[in-house]
Amino acid sequence: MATCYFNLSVTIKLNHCHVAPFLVSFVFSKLYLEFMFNFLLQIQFAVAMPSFASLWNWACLWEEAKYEDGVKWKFLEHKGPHFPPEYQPLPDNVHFYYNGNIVKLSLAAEEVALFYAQMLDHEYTTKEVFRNNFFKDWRKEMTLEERMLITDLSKCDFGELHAMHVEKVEARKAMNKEDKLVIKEANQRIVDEYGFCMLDNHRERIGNFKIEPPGLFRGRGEHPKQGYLKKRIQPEDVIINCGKGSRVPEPPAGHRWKEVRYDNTVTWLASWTENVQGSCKYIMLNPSSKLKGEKDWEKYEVARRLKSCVDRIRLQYQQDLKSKQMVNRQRAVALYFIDVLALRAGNEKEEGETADTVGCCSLRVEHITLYDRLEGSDCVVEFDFLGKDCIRYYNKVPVTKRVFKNLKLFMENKEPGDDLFDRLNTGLLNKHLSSLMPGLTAKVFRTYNASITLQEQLRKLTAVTKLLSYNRANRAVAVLCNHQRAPPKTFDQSMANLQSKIEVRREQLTLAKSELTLAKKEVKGHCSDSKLLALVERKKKAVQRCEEQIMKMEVQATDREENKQIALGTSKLNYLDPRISIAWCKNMEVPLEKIYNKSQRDKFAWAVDMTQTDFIF
DNA sequence: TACCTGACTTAGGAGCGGAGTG
DNA sequence: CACTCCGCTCCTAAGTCAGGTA
Repeated sequence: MATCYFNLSVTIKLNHCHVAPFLVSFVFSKLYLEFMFNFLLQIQFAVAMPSFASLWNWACLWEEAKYEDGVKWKFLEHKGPHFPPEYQPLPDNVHFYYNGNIVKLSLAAEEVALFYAQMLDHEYTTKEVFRNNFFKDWRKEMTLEERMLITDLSKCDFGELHAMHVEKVEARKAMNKEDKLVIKEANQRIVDEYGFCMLDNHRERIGNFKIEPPGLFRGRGEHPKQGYLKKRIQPEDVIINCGKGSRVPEPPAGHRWKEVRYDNTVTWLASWTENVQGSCKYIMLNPSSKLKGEKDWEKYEVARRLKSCVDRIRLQYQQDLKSKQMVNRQRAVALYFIDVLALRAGNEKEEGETADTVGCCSLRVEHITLYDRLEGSDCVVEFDFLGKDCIRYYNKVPVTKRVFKNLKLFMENKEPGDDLFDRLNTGLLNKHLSSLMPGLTAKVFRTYNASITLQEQLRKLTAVTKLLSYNRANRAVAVLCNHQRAPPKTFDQSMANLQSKIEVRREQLTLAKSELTLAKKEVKGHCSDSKLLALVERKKKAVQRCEEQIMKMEVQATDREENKQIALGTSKLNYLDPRISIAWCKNMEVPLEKIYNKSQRDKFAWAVDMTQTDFIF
């Protein structure tokens, strides 16, 4: 996808040190204008929520008996998953055409045709791979006669199906309030019935209680399987997991479950195997649940333990850069990247099954370029590869001489497509890490570096610009972790709108200024006329108002531009120990609602409960 | 040891609704 | 009142990692 290619050209200076925040200071010096603060104060954050009442007394829950090894719960009862509605056949006046002729499709073929028709506005349907995959799978759903007739996708006319879909979407948008309310209430009833479970005496929200509806597979990037049919899941495909002695959920009328099991060493309530990739899908609890909360807390505790031995580990891998064993040297360089650049581990992937993306251990020679000297720095490594979700990682990083020499060595006599770390894989790396500290894996470094960066930045930044400081720190972490987003579809348009608004205001300002000058002149003529004096005041105000509005809009434009391709949410939700933010809020007397929305507060309820102002990550 | 798979976390995008604005 | 914009929720793909198996 074209949208996957961004250029976040961040150059960082590493010198001889390891810590990621170098990146951060760069970002800070570059990104912001001081006056943005005023603006941010004005827009604030969304809605202030009513005072937060935690669902849990976490301090108390923490005292609840811990179960023996591997046991996740003692009691689990739920209603099973909610299934999507059955397919509704096309009305008689909507036709599919092949080669110009109306063809009445069988129900199965018609349903799949509609999946495609609904996506006609999407870029996917212009892609060769998508079209071919779709056509292949669609033909499998056809009857023999249909398959004999329909042999060429380009002769298919889905126009009427597409138009029907567009009409439906429009109609839904145009619905009146009452009808919308009816639908909303019906949805709420489904949530009430299926959206909760009982787990060890607590009523918990389920995260995804709905079975994924059928459709065409939408992989990310150049996915070789894009367009394949994602089949409708039947109760007969679903495994139910619940507690012995609980009420077993009823399958839909006329159906049975694939299996009912009672496994309390796992956290899922139901699972099925998805047909495109053959992987398992699960129904699990909401992040606000005790089970997930405890796990989250554990994750950050492991990262905090890393803090206490990270110096030792860094020393160790610096030593290993000189190792006689090639595998140890490769491990050391990989670890250096993971630590300093917050790269992901990079498991091997089956070729041809997924888009071609890499992480640290799976980097290939073609993904880095070495420069003895570049832009005033020695030993620069240029990274350019597609990471998770086909998000481009582009970075030019000065590294130590020793790392640089090793990289040269690793690249000797290799083709661009060869593995950079040919002796290394994530298993080996993680095995080594866990020997250095129990529970340590590659991804802990991301959590650790993200959280410590937030904490340091918050400490460094002045208290005067509270909220702005927080956002800056958050943004620094997002840059570190390479959390990007596609610029909103309407980005250029809305940017242009904003610019033209600014232009209009500028003209108004010019006008207002000249009117003011005129008014002032008149006053000079008849100095004591109170009406004229009032006019001058009015004109002054008008000028001032214009200037303020221009300033505000310019800040808005800058802010929007800076955030164009940076996503803050991912790090906030997954990498930043919430206790850092909560303690900061308390110390700075910033209401928590300014930082976390409702579901974030729910997710971090455990941290809200336990965090004192003196918390240090 | 390599390989496979299950379980769980991390990820960006779509779509919706409500607030702000003219 | 219509329209735009933006944050939130939902959705599900795509990672990580460990444990079992050949």
